[in-house]
Amino acid sequence: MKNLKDRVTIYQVAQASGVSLATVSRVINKKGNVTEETRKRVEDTIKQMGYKPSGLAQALATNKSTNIGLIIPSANYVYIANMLNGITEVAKEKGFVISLFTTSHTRSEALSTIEKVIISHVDGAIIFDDELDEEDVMTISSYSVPTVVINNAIVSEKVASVTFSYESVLEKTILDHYKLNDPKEMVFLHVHDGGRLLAHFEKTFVETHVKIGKSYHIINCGDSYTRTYSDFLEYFKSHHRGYFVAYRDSIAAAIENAATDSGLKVPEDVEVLSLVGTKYANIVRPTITAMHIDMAEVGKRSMYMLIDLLNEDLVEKTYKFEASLTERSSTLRLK
Amino acid sequence: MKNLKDRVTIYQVAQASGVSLATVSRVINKKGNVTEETRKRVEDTIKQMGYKPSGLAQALATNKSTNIGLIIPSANYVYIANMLNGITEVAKEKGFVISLFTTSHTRSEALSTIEKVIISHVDGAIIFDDELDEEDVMTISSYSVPTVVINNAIVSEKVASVTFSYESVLEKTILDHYKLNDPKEMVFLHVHDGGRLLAHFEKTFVETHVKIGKSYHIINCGDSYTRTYSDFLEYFKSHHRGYFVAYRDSIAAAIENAATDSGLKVPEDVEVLSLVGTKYANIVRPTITAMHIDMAEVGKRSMYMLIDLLNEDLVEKTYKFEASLTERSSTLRLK
DNA sequence: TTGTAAGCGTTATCAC
DNA sequence: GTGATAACGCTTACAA
Repeated sequence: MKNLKDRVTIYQVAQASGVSLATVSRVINKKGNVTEETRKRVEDTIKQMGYKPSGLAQALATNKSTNIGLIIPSANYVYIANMLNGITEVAKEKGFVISLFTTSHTRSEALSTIEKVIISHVDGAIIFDDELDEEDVMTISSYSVPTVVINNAIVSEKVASVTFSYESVLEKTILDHYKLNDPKEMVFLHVHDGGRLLAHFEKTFVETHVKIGKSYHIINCGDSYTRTYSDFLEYFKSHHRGYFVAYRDSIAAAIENAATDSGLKVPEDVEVLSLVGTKYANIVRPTITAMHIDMAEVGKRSMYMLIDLLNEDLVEKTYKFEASLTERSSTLRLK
Repeated sequence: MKNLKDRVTIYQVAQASGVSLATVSRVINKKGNVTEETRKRVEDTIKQMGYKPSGLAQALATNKSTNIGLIIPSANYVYIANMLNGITEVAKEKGFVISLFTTSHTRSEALSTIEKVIISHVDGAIIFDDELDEEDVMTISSYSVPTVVINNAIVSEKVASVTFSYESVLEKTILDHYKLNDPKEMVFLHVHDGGRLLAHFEKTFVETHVKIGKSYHIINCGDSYTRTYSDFLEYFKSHHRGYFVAYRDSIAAAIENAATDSGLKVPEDVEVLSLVGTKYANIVRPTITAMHIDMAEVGKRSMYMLIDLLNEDLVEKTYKFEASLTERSSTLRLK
């Protein structure tokens, strides 16, 4: 085994085993006809010298990097981490490696991310990032980088999309709520810069209320547990009732905890619904009624679609995940 | 702007602007002397043709990929996701991109991961993975891949390490517990294949008990919330008291919830300590006393160390993060 | 079956 | 200041 030396090249292997590099290349790639004998000989010296091909050179020569670029805002959210897991699982299975590109909340950062993705010469990209709009996606794809976009219905020659459908289940949840005896007024928690998905939720929330002629509230809240918790501790000094629709589990938990700690009962006085549920909806107490989409599945599906796109045999360029509602203890239910 | 065509190369740019590729290269890299005039001309055609250099070719020519390999078991744990975030943050700041390599729980998978890392030709690697032992790390590093290892005290020419120190705070926590009036017997939750960190915890746990001559229990448990929850629901039918030391928040929460749902009081009847605390320790109720290390900081520090290692000016090759104990409501405390 | 040589898109070392 | 030209480590026709 080598030791901190420069890497052995295919040429050195060729020399050591007394063949040309073409032959070594054939052995590596199990291509072309090579005598069993020379193959063995080459393989032996490869092992002996600890030779590993340079993926870089291979990529340059074949115009395939076996790298997939993943563009996300951050891995800090549980649901994104879950998606990341699904993606890496399939990537590994199919022999790709994931290159991570994270964006911040500024336009210039987003542009520089696009630039990096293009330069990095990935074979394809998966984008789950509100910072990038359709034009950006087309830019990336125009550099022959087939792309799967999550949560943004963009489709074109080399772009497929995976979207979420929360509308009908959210609408039904709202309607069901108002069938209760003396239903609480619903409050939607608006987060500044909360992204496309939250905006979508809010739209459905508002439209449903308008449709049935019910009044509702929208209140602003920060996107952190601690902040929301203290805000609602304050809030519950003057309010003692309400049905709160929150984006994520931890936000929902903040409200629930604030209510409980203010001496209110969940769900009798305060009901809470989490829109993007994770396993934590089931861990906190009371458990939180939440809408769920299996994000690991989303990741897997996206990766499969991307691979099909690379092979030019993706037939259906859109895929929609339907959310499901899991009723738990933070809401009242119809008898 | 181009459109799904093959990528423009430096050569085409050179031709279009009537200079040689050497000049274009100089412009791109802002190196060497180029007339203001020709520079402008070249830059214009670059913009016009939408030229982006190929990172692959650059990497091959310069022998620098600006890629860092990150080896982790999975991104599914909150604390790993946090670390990942710290790493990507610094990586972005310093112009590196992260390539993700995940391992499974088999030896052969681990070996293939090592292979992939070497082939992928990253400039450096960060390893946070119990599946890889010292020999594996040395293998990777021997292919001139400087490496930072997290949670494994390995150091050599091109290997630095970031470790965690939970011992003293765990020991103190245990000792303090036994200073209470009528202290509960402590139970350590052993997870099969729980990894190096958990083994370390267990060792400290046992040694501390031996030292002070106290008896203790070790019981096996699965590494999932659901499983642990149902196991402990069963357990609490015949046990009604105990101080449980769990690896992660969700495991601790499972015990706590099982206790509560069995009619036991936390912390009066059942106390719970989480060894690797995350923000969720503060969200569940009762809040969980936990040991904390800021994993985002760990990620950042590791990345900084790796960059220094690459530049050959890393002076201190080890860094130790001290855990801190945050006492919350799941344990009794000394008056 | 095996070797020769061109090419992948850059950088870098020379001359000019 | 600028342009040839040789690397970088590999794949892949095309010859032999």
